[in-house]
Amino acid sequence: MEFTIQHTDNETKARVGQLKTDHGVIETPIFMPVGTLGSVKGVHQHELKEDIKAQIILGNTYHLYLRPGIDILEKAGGLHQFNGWDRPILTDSGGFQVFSLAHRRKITEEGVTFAAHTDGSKHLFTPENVMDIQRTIGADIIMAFDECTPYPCEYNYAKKSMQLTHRWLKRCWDRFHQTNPKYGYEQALFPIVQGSVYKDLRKQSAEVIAQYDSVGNAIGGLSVGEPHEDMYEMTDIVTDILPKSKPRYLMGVGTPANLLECIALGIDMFDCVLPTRNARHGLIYTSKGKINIKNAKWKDDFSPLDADASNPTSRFYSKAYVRHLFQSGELLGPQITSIHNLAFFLDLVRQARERIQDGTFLSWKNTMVPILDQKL
RNA sequence: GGGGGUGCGCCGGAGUUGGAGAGCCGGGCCAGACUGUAAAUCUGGUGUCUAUGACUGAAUAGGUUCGAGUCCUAUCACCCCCA
Repeated sequence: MEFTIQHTDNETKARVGQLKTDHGVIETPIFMPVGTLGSVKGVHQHELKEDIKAQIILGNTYHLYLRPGIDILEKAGGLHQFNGWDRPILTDSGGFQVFSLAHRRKITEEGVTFAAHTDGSKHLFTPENVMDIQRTIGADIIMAFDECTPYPCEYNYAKKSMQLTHRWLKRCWDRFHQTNPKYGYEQALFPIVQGSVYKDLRKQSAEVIAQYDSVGNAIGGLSVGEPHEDMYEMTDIVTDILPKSKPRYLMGVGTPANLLECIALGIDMFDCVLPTRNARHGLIYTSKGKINIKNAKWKDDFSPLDADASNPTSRFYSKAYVRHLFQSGELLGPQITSIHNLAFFLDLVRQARERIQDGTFLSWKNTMVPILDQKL
């Protein structure tokens, strides 16, 4: 797997690059739709390709391990075969679930014991078996098993947790290199920077992660409720330390404005549930701002969801119609808005790539951010 | 024509043995939230007003009572039975 930087912005830390995988090329900066259970909720694979133009999607180790189970995924020949997505896939390790399902888990040096949310059964995740599981799922990019600290987080806990994540990373790395891909294509392991909102911890963690000979690196533990300024500050510190020649993946981010700000800070890859979850809840992002399509004000607005969108779905259906679908509980409503939001996010990063290449990124970003944040 | 029953919120339901209703549950409606997805979810609001407080309100009009959504009379509407 190879990452090449094609263009670097003069005014910001933004770059345009390409990550070549055995399932195709990923043009960065990129947004990766989240498909936790092997499905981007409400969206067909062909829609992801043709309408949304997704280049890579996510899966989740914790969820896929519980359902359908790794035995099924192995029989299927890996997740690509199972869900019919033949472009790159990235799996999260379950580190986030360790944090979000905190009331059911126990963290030890060895790993994490937890009760499955599905049936209460007890399981143990270790750095080693999480590598094995991700070998079996077969994503192109797999993530180190980390602990994602909550916000707020005491300094001492953040430090201990970060150190544990570092020790786990070493074990992940060793296991990963002692094992081979199962399905004949290359996999890459991305380490994860932690350290909560503490500058010295983020710096330390980034320095540890930078020492690994990985294809790419990730920044975790952000977008967990901290102020945007903290998120930007931590990202800024970390991207100064992580190797410039490797893609940086900011996990779990974010809003359209977050994406542009973090691209400016040198981030190349993003994933977030926001476009799909908010789509199901009636919030759509447009080139003119956010819209709650359920609001009564749209009931007789027959203009398209977003006339400026590059995808036909957003231009075809009217606000009034989609509001009606939501009012009526019709499944087509969330399907349309999910396509729309994902396509909007992919459009946004594509425009960012173009702006970086033609040298107008910073001014464009500064114009766009307030527009993207406003509510229509 | 005679007899019986039921009437309060936008709708449905519950409840009120004469004792503090702007007031229970559900729906609808109106908003808000959502950031490596236990989320097609969750939260709030939904009589009026000059609004941290007031006012009006149990089909309508009277009456009994210290006190009426509850009891009485008349009227109206709807439902059931008889002719």
